[in-house]
Order: sequence, then structure tokens, then C-alpha cells
Amino acid sequence: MGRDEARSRRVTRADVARAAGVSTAVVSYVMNGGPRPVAPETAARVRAAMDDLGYRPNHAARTLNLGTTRTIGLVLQDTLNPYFAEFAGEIDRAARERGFGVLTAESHGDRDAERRLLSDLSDRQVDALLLASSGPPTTEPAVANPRDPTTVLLDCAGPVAGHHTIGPDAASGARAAVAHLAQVHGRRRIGMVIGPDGLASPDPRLAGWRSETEARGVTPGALAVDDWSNAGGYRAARRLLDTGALPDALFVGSDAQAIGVLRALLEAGIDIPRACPVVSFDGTGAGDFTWPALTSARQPVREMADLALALVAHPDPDPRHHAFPVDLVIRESCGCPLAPPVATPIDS
Amino acid sequence: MGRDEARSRRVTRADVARAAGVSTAVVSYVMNGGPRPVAPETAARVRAAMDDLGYRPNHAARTLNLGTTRTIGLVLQDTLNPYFAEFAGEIDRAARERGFGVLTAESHGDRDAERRLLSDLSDRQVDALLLASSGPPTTEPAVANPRDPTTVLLDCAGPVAGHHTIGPDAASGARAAVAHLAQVHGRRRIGMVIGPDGLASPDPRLAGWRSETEARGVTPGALAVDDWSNAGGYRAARRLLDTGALPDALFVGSDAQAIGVLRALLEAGIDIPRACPVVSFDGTGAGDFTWPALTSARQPVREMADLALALVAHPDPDPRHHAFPVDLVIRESCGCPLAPPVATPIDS
DNA sequence: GTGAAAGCGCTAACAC
DNA sequence: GTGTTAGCGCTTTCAC
Repeated sequence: MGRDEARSRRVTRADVARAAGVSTAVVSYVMNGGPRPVAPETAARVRAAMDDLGYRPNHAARTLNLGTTRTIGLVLQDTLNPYFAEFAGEIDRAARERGFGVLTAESHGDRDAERRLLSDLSDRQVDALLLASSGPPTTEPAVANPRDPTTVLLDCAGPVAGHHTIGPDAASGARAAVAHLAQVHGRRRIGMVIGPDGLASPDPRLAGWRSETEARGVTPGALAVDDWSNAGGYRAARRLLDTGALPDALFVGSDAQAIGVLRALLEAGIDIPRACPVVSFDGTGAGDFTWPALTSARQPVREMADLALALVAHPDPDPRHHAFPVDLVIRESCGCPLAPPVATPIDS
Repeated sequence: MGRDEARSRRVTRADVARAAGVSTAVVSYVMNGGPRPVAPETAARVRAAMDDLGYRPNHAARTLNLGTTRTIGLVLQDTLNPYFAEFAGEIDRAARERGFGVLTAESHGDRDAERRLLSDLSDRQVDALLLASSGPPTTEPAVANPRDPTTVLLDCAGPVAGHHTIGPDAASGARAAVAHLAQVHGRRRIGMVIGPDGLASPDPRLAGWRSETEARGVTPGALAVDDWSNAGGYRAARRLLDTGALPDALFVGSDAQAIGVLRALLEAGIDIPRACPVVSFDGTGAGDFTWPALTSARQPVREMADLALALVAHPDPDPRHHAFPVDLVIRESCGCPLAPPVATPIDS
């Protein structure tokens, strides 16, 4: 049905078969290493014909037959956020290592957009869906149809019925951060900046902050909620400053926000860490280059991505929650003494 | 060939046809609005049957037939770089607006990896390839096969035979940056930090810096080359500091590097902008939250992404280069007086 | 306005 | 060890 003009029809498995003087089945056997054996010389001939003709298998045809695309869908909220950016990078790596392609989409924290993206990716027949959901898992499953691709929920606080879930042990991370501020740095009034409805409701970081302040007998300082972004953190901190509610230390729920918080405090002339140490959550590499460098509870993003892809490759029959430990990376913003900079100050 | 267990075979167009009491052709006509007309009542019946059965078209089958996936491939170097991150975000938006999916991959600046990714995406039958190449376009076309998908080269300095190319007018941007430093801020020795082999060889930013310093009779200060990353910028600046080569102003080739540069200078106790103003290139939103905020030559990323997708949707028969103007966004790092911060300093 | 049927390129069961 | 062939689910030409 000559939809292709005669000039340069794409070369198909039939062309290869003809050139190698074998049947198309044999070409398949060679390509897939099975399911039937092929004589070495035949295989060689086939292979020769293949790269002679520059044969490239038709992915769609293969998909149609096998029902698998070797592709995963990845839905994140916002890749400008360094945590999601790093996560996306690790997913990309982990996926390619296993021969998967990655169809990405950003929800920008919009639940409806998220639903649309999910269903679009599902229509594109991805083998699995990795989703860092916007908002807490509701009673309705994140993905509607039971015949939909297996879904792995990332950045997830706890188990969600019927889904694989991966997330940091955020409550512990938060407690460690607060404990550090209270214990090591002797702070008595520790406030918090966080985003709306994070991993769960209430967000475990919030819960961790509450319980740890209580456990240590320190005052939970002001709480400021704003977007999970640089700007959100900035606004939240500004609000604290403008209302005179700045506590004597701040735990910030994400590195993205912490970047904005630092900026707001610096702008207001607050001395960090002396006047107000800041510890955040995520522990991304971005925190190495802020001023001051961010002390932050690090999520093992690489390991999480590897697990996500392992789950995709060998779908565990009964989904469960996988919590990852979080460890505090000490940099400058908490006030810990560090190895003195090697820098040689130079006046120009 | 019961590859699907009986329990819940996916519903196909044949099921819909049966349910609606029509032929499969009619279902197609309804779905695609053609190519043949369908009686309104028939169409209604079909549509009813479709969402009755929860019918979802099989993307692979459609692709096999039509030869189009409604998917583009996007290959970037490193999405931790705020410029690429913003670009990726805009591409995602522009693509979805036009009903395209986006298969992403990161090359991390590795030419071989890039080639592999390109050929993988091509095998996955993307309709087009958007590529921010690692290194300057060589004589060999970025994509080998003539039957390969149309390719749009992003972040590209100039025309490349046989390809659509999009890029900033980087030389002008560089000149504007240097001119600003020289003219407005009276700097006489302007150095530069840049990455290896950028858009072209030599990088137009480098060329712009050279020509503009010359034109204004100022000294081109030290040149430091390192990775296109935070760490690269940091190392470059450290080298300048350690060798006593810090000039009295710095033009940095990317926001990603500038973040590292600021960090290194601050660490060394350099007063920015007084002792050493910094102007960078890209103008990403990240520069709003650095300390000090980055003055930077902004690339119109959104418009570039829209053009890229327009080219994908209506492939211009004769590819050409599209240069976009770049404008200096004045923030703090150059030393321009700004509206004073509204902040109310608060001592805790 | 509707239907039958021929592919799109590949896989794998089955025959030899 | 190799070949034949029936699909996978969709689109579209061509007959009616």
C-alpha cells in the first residue's frame, strides 16, 4: 500500500532475509538470540546482511507484537527543583543501564495535569510509570485502570495500597536536623519552612520537627508554608522576617526552598549561621554552592532510582513501601566548624 | 495466539465495533474524524461504546501503520545546569501543547554517549530529535542516516548544513556583557570563565569577549576554562584566585558556572560586585536567588522552545539557522544600583 | 454511509 | 536448523 514513496523504503526484516537467503524467522532468531537455535554460519550471514543494509528493527512492530515498549514514563513536579533534577538524572541513568527509554513530563504540582499526563503516558504504552505525585495519595488510586502499567510512587511518605512506593525516611531526617540544631548548636526556638501537602498529610518533615522540638523541650518556632521552590522559600522567609517571627534557627523542608530562604535572610542582613542557622532537606549538590553552603538531610537519590528501576524490571508481585535512610550532610549553614577554606584571599 | 490470559484482554477497536454494531472501519472514521463521513447517530453509538468499554487506542499499532509516534527525542548535556533545566521545561510544555511526548536523555557532554542516545531515540521512531550537542558540530552530520528523523540542533552557534539550528546570538550577548562592565562600571581588566568547546570553536562568547574588550580598549583579563557546571565555575575561579590572576571584573559563559564562581569569590573574601563584578550568560531564574543575584545575558528560552516545536510540527523544507537576541538582565552582581531591598532587617 | 480486507514489520508456534 | 504463517491493533482503499 505504497505509503512510502518508492525512492527509499525503509529496510525491513524481509529485506535482510532475502539478502541473507534465509527466512524472516531466522532473522528474528538471530536478532533475539532465540527462541530457536541458528547455525553459526547462517547467523553470520544474517548479521552481515543486517549491517550491510543498515537494518534497524521497527520498534512499533516489535511493541505491537510483544506488548512492551522498553520505555518508562516519569512524571515529576518541577525539574527546576534540584531534588527532582537529580532524581530525574539518576532515573535516566538507571533506565538506560537497563535498556529503558524515559518519557518525561512535568506536572508543576497540578493534580489534573498530573492525571492527564499519566493517562497520556499510559496510552503511549509505557511499561511502567514512575510518579512523584503532587499532593498526598488520596483514596482513589493514582492510576485508575487495573490494566495500566505498574506504577512506582516516588518521593512517597508511606505505603499506598496496590502500589510500589519509594521514599525517604523523612521523619527521621527531620528529627535529625532539628536535633542537630538543638543539641550541637544549642538553639531553643526552631522554626520551619515547608511546602504545601508534601509526601503526606501532615508532611512527615513537619511531624518530625514537631515531635523532635517537643522531645528536646525546645520551642517550635514559627511555621511558614509556601511553594516547593526557590521563590516559595524566599517568600516564606520574608514573611517570617516581616512579621518579626524569625526564630533562632530554621529547618527548611527542601533544598529548593532553602536557596530562597538563604537569599531572603542575607538580604535582610541576617548573619547565617550565627544569628539563624539553617538546615534543610534533600541534600542535593546544589547546596555545595550556596552561600553559605547548605547543611541538609540527604536523600539517597541514586539508590532510590536504582530500586525504582529494579522494581520496573522485576515487578514485585506484592507492592510494598521502601523507606530509605536519610543522613545529615554537614556544610556551613548550620554553623558547624568546618575545615578552613583553602582559599587564598586576594585583593584586586 | 493467547499471549494475554483470558481474564482481561485489552479492549480493542474490534470490541468497540462489535458493541456498537458497526465495522472496525467506522470506529476508525469516528476516532480520526475521517477519512470518510459517518452518520451522527452512528458516531454517537460508537462513542458511547468506546467509553462504555473504556477503550484506549493502541499506540504501537497506530505507529506501525502511520509511521509516526507523535514523540520527540530530546538530548541535553546535563539537566542540573539551570539553562538546560529551563530549556527542558519549556520544551516539555511546548511539546505537550502540540500533543507530542518527549523522550529525554542526558549525554553529560560525552560525544559517544550522545551518538548512542541519538541512535536509540531514532530506533524508537521519534518524529524529531532535539539536540543540544556536546561540542561543536563536526563535519560528520550529528545524525547519520538520511532517513533519520528531522533534527533540530539547540544551543547552536550558527548554521549547520542540512539541519535546523537554534541558538542565541551569543556573540552580541557577550559583547553587551563586556560593554556593560567596561562602560557602566568602568572596569579596565575583564576576565572570562567559560566551558570547553561550547556552541562552536571558538565559542562566540569568547570571541565576543575578545572583540569587545579590544573595541573598548580594555585589557582582556585572564581566561579560565573548566566544565559547564557549578563545580567547573568554582574551580576556574579558584584557579584565578590561586594564581593571583583575578581581574577587576569577570564575564562568565553560563549561569551554572557563575554560581560556582560567586561561591569561590565569596569564600576568598572578595567583595562582589565592588572588588569584582560578575556578569554571566543564560539569564536563568536561578540567578534571582544567588548571593549576590546574577546579572546575566538572558536567552529567550521559551521562544526558542516554541520555535523548535514549530519546526518539528511543520518541518521547513530547507533548514536554516535561527538566532535569538539576548538581553542583559540587570541584577546585583554587576554592581548596578537597584531598588533598595524592601527587607526589614531583624536581629534575633 | 458502511463494510471487507490488505497491509504496516515483527514474533513465535508449528511443521518439516 | 530452517521455513511458513498466523496474528498483534490499527488505517484506508475500494466496493457496495
